[in-house]
Amino acid sequence: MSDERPDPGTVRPGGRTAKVREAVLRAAGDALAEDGFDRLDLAEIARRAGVGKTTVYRRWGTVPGLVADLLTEMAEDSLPRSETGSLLGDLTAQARLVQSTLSDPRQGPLFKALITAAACDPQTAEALHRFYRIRTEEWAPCVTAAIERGEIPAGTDPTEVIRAVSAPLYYRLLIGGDPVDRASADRAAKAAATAARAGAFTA
Amino acid sequence: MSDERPDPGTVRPGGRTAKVREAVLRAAGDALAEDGFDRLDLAEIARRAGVGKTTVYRRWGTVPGLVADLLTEMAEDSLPRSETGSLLGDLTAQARLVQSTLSDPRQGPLFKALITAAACDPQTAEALHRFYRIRTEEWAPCVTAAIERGEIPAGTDPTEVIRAVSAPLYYRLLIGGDPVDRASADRAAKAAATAARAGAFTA
DNA sequence: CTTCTAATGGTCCTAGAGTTCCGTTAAGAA
DNA sequence: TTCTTAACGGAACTCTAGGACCATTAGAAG
Repeated sequence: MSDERPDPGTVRPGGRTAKVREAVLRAAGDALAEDGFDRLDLAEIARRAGVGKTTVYRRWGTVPGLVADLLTEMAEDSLPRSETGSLLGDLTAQARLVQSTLSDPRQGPLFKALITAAACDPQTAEALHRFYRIRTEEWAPCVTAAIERGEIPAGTDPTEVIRAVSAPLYYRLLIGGDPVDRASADRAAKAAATAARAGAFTA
Repeated sequence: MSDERPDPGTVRPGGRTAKVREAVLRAAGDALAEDGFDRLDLAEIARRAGVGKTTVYRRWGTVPGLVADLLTEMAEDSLPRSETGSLLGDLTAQARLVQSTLSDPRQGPLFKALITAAACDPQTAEALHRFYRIRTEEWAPCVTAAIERGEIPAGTDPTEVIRAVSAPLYYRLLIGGDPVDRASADRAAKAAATAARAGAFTA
């Protein structure tokens, strides 16, 4: 009954297939950063990647499908986490990292486009949530450490603290339109650290 | 030289023209809430509104153009502001209002779509920024009042406090994927109030 | 009321995104 | 190495979003 048909690229993932995927995902990232989500054309992506457009349509099918795969790829490489010894120091480092990413001429538009794509497609949304869940978990230990140091109350939800740092910066990027500058990053970190110390993030 | 050509609908804004605009904007809102930004088809909007598609293309031209007009319309009607007598009370009321909007089956998807549209088009982005600037200014007085009561430090930036309340909720809606529930609203309000008291939002 | 024309709304047309077909290339197995 | 077939890529096709054209309707002014 069941017409077993594995997804293209899974049976022979070596050599050529891997090169194609890498080239297409790179081209997709470039196009997203430059033109945005809605102006994306899979044929244009194929041209940039030096790949037949049939291949792109066959393996990824739709724009959201391609973006979801890009997010899966991006979720794999993690970023360095700093340990300054104080919650405020750690959160400030985190906020500044987010700030520099979102204000980067390539990364800023790219993340904006990724979030846009996720808002339009459930599959992409799931990939985005996974991406940020991983990022959040990578940062969580600095909050746990603060709990162990007695700097903030036991029962504080680490992920809530981490998200509280990023949220104002993404709000500026997506909604307010204000520049995501160093001052706003430091303010976000300070507000989150202060609220955490006062026990605002306890379950 | 200059071929003066006023925008369609500005010379004879009475009767029919106004009815068409109303019907189209309503249909656009419905379609955005149901299908999302990327699946929007101006011909479909015209059909829903009981209007010729030529009219829609002539007056609004593109999907972002239509969304921008919808945002301009939405910016005009304001919402009631509560005065509870304490900063935490006021911010909690605000957070719960945002929460109920974002978790509403129609409003939630609609706002998601509006923000998505703004991320794709500068004109729409400008309209969105205006919309939220107005909303923020409507809420700002409760922070000013808290300053006058001596509840929070002078020099506190009211708009930053207001945005700090909303930001975590929008983060959940757009990025984290977690439900925008009552608990998260109360937590956002508490965190913002606490941080404000500690002077985290002073310029 | 009559006149003028802005604005509407059918109908037809065009460009390009997405699909299908089929021959070619190369990954993986023996 | 050879063999099998997964995966690629060019070319031709389809289908529809968006635009052009023009006849019709109805505000606004006198």
